[in-house]
Amino acid sequence: MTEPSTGPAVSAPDLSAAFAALRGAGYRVSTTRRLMLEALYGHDEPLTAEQVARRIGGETGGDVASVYRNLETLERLGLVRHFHLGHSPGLYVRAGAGVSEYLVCASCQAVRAVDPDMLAGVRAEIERTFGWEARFTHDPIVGLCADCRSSSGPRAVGKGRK
Amino acid sequence: MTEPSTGPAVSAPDLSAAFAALRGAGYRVSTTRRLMLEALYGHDEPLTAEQVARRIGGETGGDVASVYRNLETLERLGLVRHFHLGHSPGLYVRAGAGVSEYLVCASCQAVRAVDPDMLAGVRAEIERTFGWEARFTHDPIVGLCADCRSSSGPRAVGKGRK
DNA sequence: ATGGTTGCAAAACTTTTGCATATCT
DNA sequence: AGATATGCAAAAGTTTTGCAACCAT
Repeated sequence: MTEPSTGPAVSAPDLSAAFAALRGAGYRVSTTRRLMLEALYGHDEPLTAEQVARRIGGETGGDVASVYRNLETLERLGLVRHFHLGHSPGLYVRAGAGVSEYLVCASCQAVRAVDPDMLAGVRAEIERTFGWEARFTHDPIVGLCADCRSSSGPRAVGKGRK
Repeated sequence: MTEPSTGPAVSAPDLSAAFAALRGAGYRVSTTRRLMLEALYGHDEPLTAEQVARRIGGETGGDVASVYRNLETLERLGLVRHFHLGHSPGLYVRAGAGVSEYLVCASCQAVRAVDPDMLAGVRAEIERTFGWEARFTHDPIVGLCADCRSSSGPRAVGKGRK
Protein backbone atom coordinates (compact mmCIF):
# COMPACT_ATOMS: atom_id res chain seq x y z
CA MET A 1 0.00 0.00 0.00
CA THR A 2 1.89 3.02 -1.21
CA GLU A 3 -1.08 5.28 -1.52
CA PRO A 4 -0.44 8.98 -0.98
CA SER A 5 -1.32 10.33 2.42
CA THR A 6 -4.45 12.37 2.88
CA GLY A 7 -2.45 15.18 4.37
CA PRO A 8 -3.64 18.30 6.08
CA ALA A 9 -5.98 20.80 4.45
CA VAL A 10 -4.11 23.24 2.26
CA SER A 11 -5.44 26.40 0.74
CA ALA A 12 -4.01 27.17 -2.66
CA PRO A 13 -4.36 30.77 -3.77
CA ASP A 14 -3.69 29.89 -7.38
CA LEU A 15 -3.24 27.05 -9.79
CA SER A 16 0.46 26.41 -9.39
CA ALA A 17 0.02 26.35 -5.65
CA ALA A 18 -2.74 23.82 -6.12
CA PHE A 19 -0.42 21.64 -8.18
CA ALA A 20 2.20 21.97 -5.49
CA ALA A 21 -0.33 20.96 -2.88
CA LEU A 22 -1.15 17.87 -4.89
CA ARG A 23 2.49 16.92 -5.25
CA GLY A 24 3.23 17.73 -1.66
CA ALA A 25 0.58 15.26 -0.55
CA GLY A 26 2.08 12.58 -2.76
CA TYR A 27 -0.44 12.79 -5.58
CA ARG A 28 0.50 13.10 -9.21
CA VAL A 29 -0.41 16.05 -11.35
CA SER A 30 -2.05 14.15 -14.13
CA THR A 31 -3.52 15.76 -17.21
CA THR A 32 -6.99 15.12 -15.92
CA ARG A 33 -6.31 16.78 -12.61
CA ARG A 34 -4.59 19.73 -14.23
CA LEU A 35 -7.52 20.36 -16.55
CA MET A 36 -10.00 19.90 -13.73
CA LEU A 37 -8.25 22.43 -11.57
CA GLU A 38 -7.96 24.86 -14.46
CA ALA A 39 -11.69 24.55 -15.05
CA LEU A 40 -12.59 25.00 -11.42
CA TYR A 41 -10.15 27.82 -10.77
CA GLY A 42 -11.21 29.67 -13.89
CA HIS A 43 -14.78 30.14 -12.76
CA ASP A 44 -16.59 31.41 -9.73
CA GLU A 45 -19.77 29.64 -10.66
CA PRO A 46 -20.03 26.16 -9.25
CA LEU A 47 -19.77 23.28 -11.69
CA THR A 48 -21.28 19.82 -11.58
CA ALA A 49 -19.05 16.80 -12.01
CA GLU A 50 -20.48 16.34 -15.46
CA GLN A 51 -19.73 19.92 -16.44
CA VAL A 52 -16.18 19.47 -15.27
CA ALA A 53 -15.92 16.27 -17.28
CA ARG A 54 -17.22 18.04 -20.37
CA ARG A 55 -14.57 20.72 -20.01
CA ILE A 56 -11.66 18.33 -19.73
CA GLY A 57 -12.56 15.86 -22.46
CA GLY A 58 -12.41 16.54 -26.16
CA GLU A 59 -15.75 16.32 -27.93
CA THR A 60 -17.13 13.42 -25.98
CA GLY A 61 -16.08 14.74 -22.61
CA GLY A 62 -13.89 13.13 -20.01
CA ASP A 63 -14.79 10.19 -17.85
CA VAL A 64 -17.18 11.14 -15.07
CA ALA A 65 -15.99 8.40 -12.75
CA SER A 66 -12.46 9.74 -12.80
CA VAL A 67 -13.76 13.23 -12.27
CA TYR A 68 -15.67 12.13 -9.19
CA ARG A 69 -12.64 10.33 -7.84
CA ASN A 70 -10.50 13.39 -8.33
CA LEU A 71 -13.04 15.78 -6.94
CA GLU A 72 -13.06 13.75 -3.76
CA THR A 73 -9.29 13.91 -3.62
CA LEU A 74 -9.18 17.62 -4.30
CA GLU A 75 -11.80 18.19 -1.67
CA ARG A 76 -9.82 16.24 0.91
CA LEU A 77 -6.86 18.45 0.17
CA GLY A 78 -8.97 21.54 0.70
CA LEU A 79 -8.53 22.70 -2.90
CA VAL A 80 -12.17 22.28 -3.82
CA ARG A 81 -15.48 22.29 -2.00
CA HIS A 82 -18.88 21.05 -2.92
CA PHE A 83 -22.45 21.58 -1.84
CA HIS A 84 -25.96 20.92 -3.06
CA LEU A 85 -28.66 23.29 -4.08
CA GLY A 86 -32.07 21.76 -3.68
CA HIS A 87 -31.98 18.39 -5.40
CA SER A 88 -29.22 19.37 -7.75
CA PRO A 89 -26.21 17.16 -8.30
CA GLY A 90 -23.14 18.16 -6.33
CA LEU A 91 -21.83 21.61 -7.22
CA TYR A 92 -18.08 22.07 -6.99
CA VAL A 93 -16.15 25.28 -6.54
CA ARG A 94 -12.59 26.15 -5.73
CA ALA A 95 -11.77 26.65 -2.10
CA GLY A 96 -9.01 28.45 -0.32
CA ALA A 97 -7.76 32.01 -0.66
CA GLY A 98 -9.92 33.22 2.19
CA VAL A 99 -13.04 31.92 0.54
CA SER A 100 -14.63 29.07 2.33
CA GLU A 101 -18.29 29.69 2.87
CA TYR A 102 -21.08 30.39 0.47
CA LEU A 103 -24.45 32.00 0.11
CA VAL A 104 -26.53 30.51 -2.67
CA CYS A 105 -29.58 32.13 -4.20
CA ALA A 106 -32.52 29.78 -4.36
CA SER A 107 -33.95 31.71 -7.27
CA CYS A 108 -31.15 32.57 -9.69
CA GLN A 109 -28.60 30.15 -8.21
CA ALA A 110 -26.02 32.88 -7.88
CA VAL A 111 -23.23 31.94 -5.54
CA ARG A 112 -21.63 34.47 -3.30
CA ALA A 113 -18.35 33.37 -1.79
CA VAL A 114 -17.64 35.02 1.48
CA ASP A 115 -14.80 35.24 3.90
CA PRO A 116 -15.56 33.25 7.03
CA ASP A 117 -15.01 36.40 9.07
CA MET A 118 -18.09 37.95 7.52
CA LEU A 119 -20.18 35.23 9.05
CA ALA A 120 -18.86 35.77 12.53
CA GLY A 121 -21.88 37.83 13.49
CA VAL A 122 -24.30 35.24 12.17
CA ARG A 123 -22.50 32.45 13.95
CA ALA A 124 -22.49 34.43 17.16
CA GLU A 125 -26.20 35.03 16.89
CA ILE A 126 -26.84 31.35 16.39
CA GLU A 127 -24.68 30.40 19.31
CA ARG A 128 -26.38 32.94 21.54
CA THR A 129 -29.86 31.77 20.57
CA PHE A 130 -29.43 28.03 20.34
CA GLY A 131 -26.06 27.13 21.78
CA TRP A 132 -25.11 25.51 18.51
CA GLU A 133 -21.95 26.02 16.51
CA ALA A 134 -23.08 26.60 12.94
CA ARG A 135 -21.20 25.24 9.96
CA PHE A 136 -21.85 26.71 6.56
CA THR A 137 -19.10 24.81 4.83
CA HIS A 138 -20.92 21.85 3.34
CA ASP A 139 -24.40 23.29 3.40
CA PRO A 140 -24.33 26.89 2.33
CA ILE A 141 -26.77 29.49 3.45
CA VAL A 142 -29.65 29.39 1.02
CA GLY A 143 -31.80 32.38 0.42
CA LEU A 144 -32.67 35.09 -2.01
CA CYS A 145 -29.99 37.43 -3.27
CA ALA A 146 -30.62 41.14 -3.33
CA ASP A 147 -31.54 41.08 -7.01
CA CYS A 148 -34.06 38.30 -6.72
CA ARG A 149 -35.58 39.78 -3.60
CA SER A 150 -36.55 42.91 -5.43
CA SER A 151 -37.54 41.37 -8.76
CA SER A 152 -39.36 38.16 -7.90
CA GLY A 153 -40.79 39.15 -4.58
CA PRO A 154 -40.96 36.80 -1.64
CA ARG A 155 -42.78 34.07 -3.49
CA ALA A 156 -40.26 32.71 -5.97
CA VAL A 157 -38.37 30.01 -4.16
CA GLY A 158 -36.79 26.69 -5.00
CA LYS A 159 -37.10 25.07 -8.33
CA GLY A 160 -40.79 25.56 -8.88
CA ARG A 161 -43.28 22.77 -9.04
CA LYS A 162 -41.41 20.76 -11.60
CA MET B 1 -58.39 16.17 -15.99
CA THR B 2 -60.12 16.28 -12.66
CA GLU B 3 -57.03 16.45 -10.59
CA PRO B 4 -57.38 18.17 -7.24
CA SER B 5 -56.11 21.70 -7.03
CA THR B 6 -52.78 22.39 -5.40
CA GLY B 7 -54.40 24.81 -3.04
CA PRO B 8 -52.79 27.20 -0.61
CA ALA B 9 -50.40 26.06 2.09
CA VAL B 10 -52.22 24.87 5.16
CA SER B 11 -50.78 24.19 8.55
CA ALA B 12 -52.46 21.35 10.36
CA PRO B 13 -51.94 21.30 14.11
CA ASP B 14 -53.05 17.70 14.33
CA LEU B 15 -53.97 14.65 12.33
CA SER B 16 -57.64 15.30 11.80
CA ALA B 17 -56.85 18.79 10.63
CA ALA B 18 -54.35 17.29 8.21
CA PHE B 19 -57.03 14.98 6.85
CA ALA B 20 -59.35 17.93 6.50
CA ALA B 21 -56.66 19.83 4.65
CA LEU B 22 -56.31 16.93 2.24
CA ARG B 23 -60.05 16.73 1.65
CA GLY B 24 -60.36 20.48 1.39
CA ALA B 25 -57.83 20.49 -1.41
CA GLY B 26 -59.76 17.78 -3.24
CA TYR B 27 -57.51 14.87 -2.34
CA ARG B 28 -58.76 11.63 -0.93
CA VAL B 29 -57.82 10.34 2.47
CA SER B 30 -56.58 6.97 1.39
CA THR B 31 -55.30 4.34 3.76
CA THR B 32 -51.77 4.97 2.60
CA ARG B 33 -52.01 8.68 3.22
CA ARG B 34 -53.63 8.19 6.60
CA LEU B 35 -50.88 5.84 7.76
CA MET B 36 -48.19 8.09 6.37
CA LEU B 37 -49.52 11.09 8.22
CA GLU B 38 -49.88 9.06 11.41
CA ALA B 39 -46.28 7.99 11.12
CA LEU B 40 -44.99 11.46 10.41
CA TYR B 41 -47.13 13.17 13.03
CA GLY B 42 -46.22 10.63 15.67
CA HIS B 43 -42.52 11.44 15.62
CA ASP B 44 -40.34 14.46 15.83
CA GLU B 45 -37.39 12.72 14.23
CA PRO B 46 -37.31 13.03 10.49
CA LEU B 47 -38.02 9.89 8.47
CA THR B 48 -36.78 8.82 5.07
CA ALA B 49 -39.28 7.79 2.43
CA GLU B 50 -38.24 4.21 2.95
CA GLN B 51 -38.78 4.42 6.69
CA VAL B 52 -42.23 5.80 6.10
CA ALA B 53 -42.95 2.98 3.67
CA ARG B 54 -41.82 0.43 6.22
CA ARG B 55 -44.17 1.87 8.80
CA ILE B 56 -47.23 1.76 6.59
CA GLY B 57 -46.83 -1.67 5.03
CA GLY B 58 -47.28 -4.97 6.80
CA GLU B 59 -44.15 -7.08 6.94
CA THR B 60 -42.85 -6.25 3.52
CA GLY B 61 -43.43 -2.53 3.84
CA GLY B 62 -45.48 -0.27 1.64
CA ASP B 63 -44.62 0.82 -1.85
CA VAL B 64 -41.90 3.45 -1.92
CA ALA B 65 -43.09 4.98 -5.16
CA SER B 66 -46.50 5.74 -3.70
CA VAL B 67 -44.85 7.12 -0.61
CA TYR B 68 -42.76 9.50 -2.68
CA ARG B 69 -45.80 10.59 -4.64
CA ASN B 70 -47.71 11.27 -1.48
CA LEU B 71 -44.85 13.00 0.26
CA GLU B 72 -44.72 15.42 -2.63
CA THR B 73 -48.43 16.04 -2.34
CA LEU B 74 -48.30 16.48 1.41
CA GLU B 75 -45.41 18.86 1.03
CA ARG B 76 -47.29 20.97 -1.48
CA LEU B 77 -50.10 21.25 1.01
CA GLY B 78 -47.71 22.38 3.70
CA LEU B 79 -48.39 19.36 5.89
CA VAL B 80 -44.90 17.93 5.55
CA ARG B 81 -41.47 19.28 4.86
CA HIS B 82 -38.26 17.66 3.78
CA PHE B 83 -34.56 18.42 3.78
CA HIS B 84 -31.26 16.68 3.30
CA LEU B 85 -28.44 16.08 5.70
CA GLY B 86 -25.15 15.71 3.88
CA HIS B 87 -25.72 13.11 1.18
CA SER B 88 -28.55 11.44 2.99
CA PRO B 89 -31.80 10.60 1.27
CA GLY B 90 -34.58 13.10 1.81
CA LEU B 91 -35.69 13.41 5.42
CA TYR B 92 -39.34 14.18 5.98
CA VAL B 93 -40.97 15.74 9.00
CA ARG B 94 -44.36 17.15 9.78
CA ALA B 95 -44.76 20.85 9.23
CA GLY B 96 -47.08 23.35 10.75
CA ALA B 97 -47.85 23.99 14.40
CA GLY B 98 -45.33 26.80 14.55
CA VAL B 99 -42.47 24.50 13.66
CA SER B 100 -40.97 25.13 10.31
CA GLU B 101 -37.23 25.49 10.43
CA TYR B 102 -34.55 23.15 11.60
CA LEU B 103 -31.08 22.92 13.02
CA VAL B 104 -29.36 19.64 12.31
CA CYS B 105 -26.31 18.36 14.14
CA ALA B 106 -23.56 17.24 11.77
CA SER B 107 -22.20 14.90 14.41
CA CYS B 108 -25.09 13.11 16.12
CA GLN B 109 -27.72 14.05 13.49
CA ALA B 110 -30.04 15.41 16.12
CA VAL B 111 -32.73 17.61 14.68
CA ARG B 112 -33.95 20.62 16.54
CA ALA B 113 -37.18 22.08 15.28
CA VAL B 114 -37.49 25.75 15.95
CA ASP B 115 -40.12 28.37 15.63
CA PRO B 116 -39.30 30.72 12.76
CA ASP B 117 -39.43 33.59 15.21
CA MET B 118 -36.36 32.28 16.95
CA LEU B 119 -34.41 32.74 13.75
CA ALA B 120 -35.43 36.34 13.33
CA GLY B 121 -32.17 37.56 14.82
CA VAL B 122 -30.12 35.34 12.59
CA ARG B 123 -32.04 36.38 9.53
CA ALA B 124 -31.66 40.02 10.46
CA GLU B 125 -27.93 39.59 10.87
CA ILE B 126 -27.66 37.97 7.45
CA GLU B 127 -29.71 40.70 5.84
CA ARG B 128 -27.64 43.40 7.48
CA THR B 129 -24.36 41.83 6.41
CA PHE B 130 -25.16 40.57 2.94
CA GLY B 131 -28.50 41.98 1.88
CA TRP B 132 -29.81 38.46 1.40
CA GLU B 133 -33.02 36.98 2.69
CA ALA B 134 -32.06 33.64 4.23
CA ARG B 135 -34.26 30.58 3.95
CA PHE B 136 -33.70 27.71 6.30
CA THR B 137 -36.73 25.77 5.20
CA HIS B 138 -35.30 23.37 2.66
CA ASP B 139 -31.70 23.52 3.75
CA PRO B 140 -31.49 23.56 7.51
CA ILE B 141 -28.73 25.15 9.51
CA VAL B 142 -26.07 22.52 9.94
CA GLY B 143 -23.71 22.61 12.86
CA LEU B 144 -22.80 21.02 16.13
CA CYS B 145 -25.36 20.76 18.88
CA ALA B 146 -24.42 21.72 22.42
CA ASP B 147 -23.79 18.12 23.42
CA CYS B 148 -21.49 17.33 20.52
CA ARG B 149 -19.63 20.59 20.92
CA SER B 150 -18.54 19.68 24.40
CA SER B 151 -17.91 15.99 23.86
CA SER B 152 -16.27 15.73 20.45
CA GLY B 153 -14.58 19.09 20.37
CA PRO B 154 -14.44 21.20 17.23
CA ARG B 155 -12.99 18.51 15.04
CA ALA B 156 -15.79 16.00 14.59
CA VAL B 157 -17.74 17.11 11.58
CA GLY B 158 -19.62 15.53 8.73
CA LYS B 159 -19.79 11.87 8.06
CA GLY B 160 -16.12 11.12 8.37
CA ARG B 161 -13.99 9.95 5.53
CA LYS B 162 -16.23 7.08 4.62
C1' DA C 1 -69.96 4.79 -11.19
C1' DT C 2 -65.79 7.55 -11.62
C1' DG C 3 -61.67 9.37 -11.31
C1' DG C 4 -58.06 9.71 -7.95
C1' DT C 5 -54.61 6.17 -5.89
C1' DT C 6 -52.01 2.29 -5.40
C1' DG C 7 -48.49 -1.40 -6.68
C1' DC C 8 -45.40 -3.25 -9.49
C1' DA C 9 -41.99 -2.78 -12.80
C1' DA C 10 -38.85 -0.24 -15.17
C1' DA C 11 -36.34 3.91 -16.03
C1' DA C 12 -33.75 8.18 -14.87
C1' DC C 13 -29.96 10.12 -12.43
C1' DT C 14 -26.17 10.79 -9.49
C1' DT C 15 -22.32 8.63 -7.44
C1' DT C 16 -19.40 4.59 -6.37
C1' DT C 17 -16.58 0.56 -7.36
C1' DG C 18 -13.76 -3.24 -9.90
C1' DC C 19 -10.27 -4.09 -12.97
C1' DA C 20 -7.19 -4.06 -16.87
C1' DT C 21 -4.52 -0.60 -19.15
C1' DA C 22 -2.14 3.67 -19.58
C1' DT C 23 0.67 7.24 -17.38
C1' DC C 24 3.40 10.04 -14.24
C1' DT C 25 7.84 10.36 -11.52
C1' DA D 1 10.32 0.06 -13.12
C1' DG D 2 6.66 0.73 -10.16
C1' DA D 3 2.86 2.54 -8.20
C1' DT D 4 -0.75 5.80 -9.21
C1' DA D 5 -4.44 7.40 -12.31
C1' DT D 6 -7.52 6.58 -16.07
C1' DG D 7 -11.39 4.55 -18.83
C1' DC D 8 -14.90 1.52 -19.36
C1' DA D 9 -18.44 -1.10 -17.55
C1' DA D 10 -21.37 -2.35 -14.15
C1' DA D 11 -23.49 -1.62 -9.63
C1' DA D 12 -25.55 0.93 -5.90
C1' DG D 13 -28.85 4.20 -4.08
C1' DT D 14 -32.46 7.57 -4.49
C1' DT D 15 -36.32 9.35 -6.89
C1' DT D 16 -39.45 9.42 -10.94
C1' DT D 17 -42.70 7.59 -14.31
C1' DG D 18 -46.06 4.37 -16.97
C1' DC D 19 -49.88 1.64 -16.55
C1' DA D 20 -53.44 -1.70 -15.20
C1' DA D 21 -56.07 -2.72 -11.17
C1' DC D 22 -58.13 -0.87 -6.96
C1' DC D 23 -60.86 1.91 -3.92
C1' DA D 24 -62.55 6.38 -1.69
C1' DT D 25 -66.26 9.42 -2.45
